[in-house]
Amino acid sequence: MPMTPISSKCTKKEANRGAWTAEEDQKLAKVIEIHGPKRWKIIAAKAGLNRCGKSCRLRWMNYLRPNIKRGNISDQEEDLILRLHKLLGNRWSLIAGRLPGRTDNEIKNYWNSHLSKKVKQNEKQNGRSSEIQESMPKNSKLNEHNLDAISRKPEEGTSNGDLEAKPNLFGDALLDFCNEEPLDLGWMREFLEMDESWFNLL
DNA sequence: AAGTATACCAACCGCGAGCGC
DNA sequence: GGCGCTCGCGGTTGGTATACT
Repeated sequence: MPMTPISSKCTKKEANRGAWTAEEDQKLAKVIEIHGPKRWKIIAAKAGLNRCGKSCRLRWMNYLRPNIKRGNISDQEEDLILRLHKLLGNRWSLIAGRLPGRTDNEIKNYWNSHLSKKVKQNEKQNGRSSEIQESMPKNSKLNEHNLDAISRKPEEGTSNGDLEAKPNLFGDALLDFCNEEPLDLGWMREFLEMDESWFNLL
């Protein structure tokens, strides 16, 4: 009998769907412990879960990964999300990359259920656009290069000389601002005041 | 107490990029 | 260069909890 080609998509036939059980979580975590969090298709098969690799990856990334913070997004984190969203738009993974322990899915959900309303309300009040990138001055210091710099995750290139090789306008202090305890956004104001017209849009 | 509306969030879907063959 | 596979991302859906009437 010929082998059925393995589809990269999760089909309704092949995969269990819906909420994950504690037992499934346990099995998945066990397999990842052995094989590492890659080759999700293989992991899904090895775990003996009737789930597609994609689903396993999502579960791991959003719930089972170590050091995940859940719920209780602080005012500081919220402020940071708002500012980063103005800067980066709906690039949730990049925003999440600046918030240790938070996942893109959580931030996206938080934005859609809480912050988008707040932003709309604020815009109604002061008539500002949230599209900071559109309204940024063309000669703004915050150009694509700098966007790339802020996009870098904290664990990327922080000690490998990459940042030194390609110095960015923000510098490590900026890239690591979300690790500050307590979080102090004063530096951000200070930095952004370098281009006051741009900062005023925030 | 029951029915309905709304909020929240976990999970799914489709797409595109990157990679190896 | 073309193809298939894998992975990651952002948008969307659907189930559940809570609030409201």
